[in-house]
Amino acid sequence: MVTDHLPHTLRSDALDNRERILDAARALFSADGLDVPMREIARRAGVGPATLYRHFPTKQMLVAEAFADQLHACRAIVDEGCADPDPWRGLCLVIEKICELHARDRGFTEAFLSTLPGAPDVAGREYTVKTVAGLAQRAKDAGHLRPDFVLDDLILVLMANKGIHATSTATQVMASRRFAGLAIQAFEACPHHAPLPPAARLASAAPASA
Amino acid sequence: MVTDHLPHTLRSDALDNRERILDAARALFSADGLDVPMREIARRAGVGPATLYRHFPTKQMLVAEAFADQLHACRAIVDEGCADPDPWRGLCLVIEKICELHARDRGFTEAFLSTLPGAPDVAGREYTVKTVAGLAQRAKDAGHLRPDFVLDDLILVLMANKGIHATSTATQVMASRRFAGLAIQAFEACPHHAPLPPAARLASAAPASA
DNA sequence: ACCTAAGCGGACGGGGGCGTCCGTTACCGT
DNA sequence: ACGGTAACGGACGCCCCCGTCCGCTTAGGT
Repeated sequence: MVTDHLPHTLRSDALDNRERILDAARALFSADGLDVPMREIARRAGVGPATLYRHFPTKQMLVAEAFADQLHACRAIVDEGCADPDPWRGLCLVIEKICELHARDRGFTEAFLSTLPGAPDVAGREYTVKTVAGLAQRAKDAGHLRPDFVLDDLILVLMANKGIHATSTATQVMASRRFAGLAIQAFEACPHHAPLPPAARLASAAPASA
Repeated sequence: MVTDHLPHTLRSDALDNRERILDAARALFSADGLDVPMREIARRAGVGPATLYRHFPTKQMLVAEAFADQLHACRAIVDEGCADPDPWRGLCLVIEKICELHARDRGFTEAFLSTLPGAPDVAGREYTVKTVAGLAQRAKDAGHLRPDFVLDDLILVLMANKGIHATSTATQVMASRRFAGLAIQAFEACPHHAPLPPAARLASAAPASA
């Protein structure tokens, strides 16, 4: 489901290992973030380090493949939000779902926010961002989203959501849900909203820190 | 200014080194977070590793000393907020200032949120938290803070603020400022606020993850 | 000026992650 | 069944960090 355009023919055991590696990677990335040692992924997958490196020469490639599904989910969520006749409701839905997605998967957030070294784009990230921008504009026009909302505010919320950690996944998701609720509250147009400090550019030109 | 109750007499050069180590630690912690290698702190301070370990046997001790000032600043901010006759304005002030403080100092956030291993309390953290709870209650009673606000929401905001990263300190502070603005917006009592998802317990019993 | 002990820092052994090489295994086409 | 080769994985050398030991330096009292 991930990528069918493999280098044509791959031996059956190799393909099996590949899948097992991806499974292991997904599990570990989700639970512990992206800094798990490659070795550990290999160990969990039941293969040697060499095999892992053969299939995925760099961690970024592994990450990209491992989170392909999540990224599709992300796109799906955005598309679903855009499909909603009420753009504000659609936007809220996007915020909630995306926050939950990120809460459930620690590594994905890092990958999505390009905390990765060079970050040669984690696939459809750009598309997703742009599409949601349209949704936001419509919500704004409809008068439900505050006029001074900026797309970077969404990035801000995403980054912020990333900062939320808890001991268990359940708690994490709960916290993220509440956070999303607060964010929505902050974004909703309100007759007497204070002018809000200026936004900072975070989105585009940021290859991230570490 | 940090601690004058040193083990009675300390040789002048030793005391000098101690200060230089603390300066280096502050600089590095602020810029890069708490995971900078001890070696690097020593290098920057111009001392050998042994000297550093002699003065601060464990990283936690170093962290505790290094951030003593920040913690005092934190308390000062909270006290200032409490002193404000308008509790809501006081609370807003606290949120804004604390966010900025944390934005300017990457390591402090980690230290404050007990991302530290065992976290034997980073000094007056408890006090600070409890004091601000009182302030929040008053703001709530005054009808300016939403009634379903919980103290954990503040922790949430702090953790979230920690997630915000930027390339430069200036951008970081700007982003944090806007975030604080949004948070305040979310906290403000509003006639038609949606019921908000339930809060998660984050504050007390969390010795943190890693 | 001298002597003593407080203080210093280079050097060490241990541990862990990294990415790669190469002898061995086992898939698959004939 | 068998050969060739794709694929495997243990083992290697590298680097960085950790915390400590011990011979040397130097402050500071007399």
